[in-house]
Amino acid sequence: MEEIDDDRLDLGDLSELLGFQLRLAQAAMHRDFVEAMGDLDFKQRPLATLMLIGSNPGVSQIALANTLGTDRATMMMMVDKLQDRGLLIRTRSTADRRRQALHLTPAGTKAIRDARRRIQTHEKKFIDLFTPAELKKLREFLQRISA
Amino acid sequence: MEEIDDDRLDLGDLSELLGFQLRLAQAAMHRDFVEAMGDLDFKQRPLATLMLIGSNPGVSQIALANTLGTDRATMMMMVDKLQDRGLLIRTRSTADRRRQALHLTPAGTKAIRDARRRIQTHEKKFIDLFTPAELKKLREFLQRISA
DNA sequence: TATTGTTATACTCTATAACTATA
DNA sequence: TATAGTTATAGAGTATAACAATA
Repeated sequence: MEEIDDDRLDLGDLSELLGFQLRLAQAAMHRDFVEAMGDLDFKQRPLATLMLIGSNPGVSQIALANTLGTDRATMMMMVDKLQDRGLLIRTRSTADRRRQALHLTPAGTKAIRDARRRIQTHEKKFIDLFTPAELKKLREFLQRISA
Repeated sequence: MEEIDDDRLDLGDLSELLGFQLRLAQAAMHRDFVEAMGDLDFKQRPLATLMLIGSNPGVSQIALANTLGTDRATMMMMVDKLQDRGLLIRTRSTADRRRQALHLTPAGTKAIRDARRRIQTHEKKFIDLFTPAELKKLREFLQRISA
């Protein structure tokens, strides 16, 4: 029986692409994020949505969609699910009655607090890979790519 | 009529999370990747699959799945589509007759060549944001996160 | 006329489970 | 027994189009 080593594929020029390296790093952090969340049923986007409502009380669905780079209908479903879980409430905006003003419920606030605790442990795992000076540089580099 | 500025949401603690910063950077490069590909119908994963076959002729589907962090069934469908487009061929491995040995067709080789040209322009856009020393550091930092 | 929310629908991606052939 | 491939199926996430209410 001939041995075939699956884990030693030659990545070729793929390994030198910045986009691919970035994707690998993001995948690694995402895997650990999922593991850190464990029983807490939160994916990155819905949690980010909830946190944005926390720091922007009364925010509209369209504003969330624009900030997170998705569309109205997609955000609609995400907000639906979070509402079904009792984590937020919709009220009509008084300033613009087309808009929903989103607010966290106490359960929503608690959910964020719980999630944040796990995220801190998760983040620390990666932050500890760098010196403070390196970390500052890394954040600045990533910001440069995003801008 | 009251003005509400959608693009000025307070990101709160979200903005300080390394995972979020990484995600934003990845999203930015992904958006530009899609734009760079244009009419060439290639998403990141299928193209990576094709490139891996290019640098590992005769590779099996399971090896590709493991390397790209997915499962057999998902890789199966991806390979199916690439085969339907005439970009690769399956032949049974002689060493282990359970395995498919995947090879690029001439069309597949050409497709990679075309895609690579576009990727170079796309990559340059981001690489040019950094000095050579910075870029070296960035790659090393990302590698540290992936490992 | 344009925008926000809403609904219905469809499409893609991915995963799960069960089967087959080979080892 | 375990592994590679295959198939069918289901679920999640996302996007498109159309409509109602409001601006």
